Amino acid sequence: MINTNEFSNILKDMGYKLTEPRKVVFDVLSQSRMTHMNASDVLKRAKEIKPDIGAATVYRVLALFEKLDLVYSLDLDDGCSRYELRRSFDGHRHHHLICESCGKVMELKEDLLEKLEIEIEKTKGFVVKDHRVKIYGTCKKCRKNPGML
Amino acid sequence: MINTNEFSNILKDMGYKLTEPRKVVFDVLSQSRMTHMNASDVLKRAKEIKPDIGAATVYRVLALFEKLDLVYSLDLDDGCSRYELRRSFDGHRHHHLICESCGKVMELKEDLLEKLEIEIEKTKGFVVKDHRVKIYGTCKKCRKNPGML
DNA sequence: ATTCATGCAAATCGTTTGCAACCCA
DNA sequence: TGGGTTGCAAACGATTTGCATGAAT
Repeated sequence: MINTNEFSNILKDMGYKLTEPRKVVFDVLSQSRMTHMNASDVLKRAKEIKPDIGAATVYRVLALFEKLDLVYSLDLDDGCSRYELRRSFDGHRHHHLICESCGKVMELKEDLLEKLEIEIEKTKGFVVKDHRVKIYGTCKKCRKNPGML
Repeated sequence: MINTNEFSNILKDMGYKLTEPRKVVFDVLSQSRMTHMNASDVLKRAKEIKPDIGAATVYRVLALFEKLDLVYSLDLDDGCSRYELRRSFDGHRHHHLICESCGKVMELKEDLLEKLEIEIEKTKGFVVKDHRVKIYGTCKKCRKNPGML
């Protein structure tokens, strides 16, 4: 996982300033045990550290982090984007198992579609750069306690 | 592909009324050559047939169709939902190739993840009900004309 | 006749933008 | 110093909701 030093170097190298709000948002993302936070989750935590931080700033910082590949965004069909710090820069994205009963999101490490990508390039002339996979179903816990919801 | 008769039967069977706006939206979805229409595309076409139809109605009808599995929704990361009539009721969804250069969306028929689903159930106890795959890259045409955009 | 569905307008929600003040390099 | 950044508030666009009217069964 990326650390504070690497983070500030990346910002500087790309010509961006290392500002208070950027540091705070980075800390929130890297230190929070909550995963897949949305902008307002991040804002709430950020305000605990820097009470005068504005919502617009959080959106702008998250967009910048995404552009710099520090973060990537995730759509869980709940009307807002969610954000995740990238673990590494090897270009391999992980995917998500989403429980339709309790809403829990689990991560799936496998690199799923390599063979398929080659096939697509051959047959369709479409060069694959990235893929996102969401898998919906029922998690182990909800299978055992169907009455929970 | 589902036809008008089947459509009205499904509505009735589920206890919903066969209304003008529902017929119009169904016709728009099934007759338009535009695929992956968003709500305002649908509204525009629907108004050509029934000029007094309201936006809220279109949203309500699309949500109903989705609930009835007549339609499913698609997120192309452009800030609105897009809708597609289901081709069949076999539960198999198709997936999408999205060109990052020209925005074109192509469909991919393959049923991608069957083996993986079995693996997930075994190792994680997570019962898979559905999956959505989006593949990003560059289409054949844009590869040949890199200057287009 | 009764219930469900509609159209309209206002409300909401997430996100973006304009702009003057501010702060890092 | 000076331009990138910020905070605030207003603007925005997609979607939802309240409600009185209207239509399907």
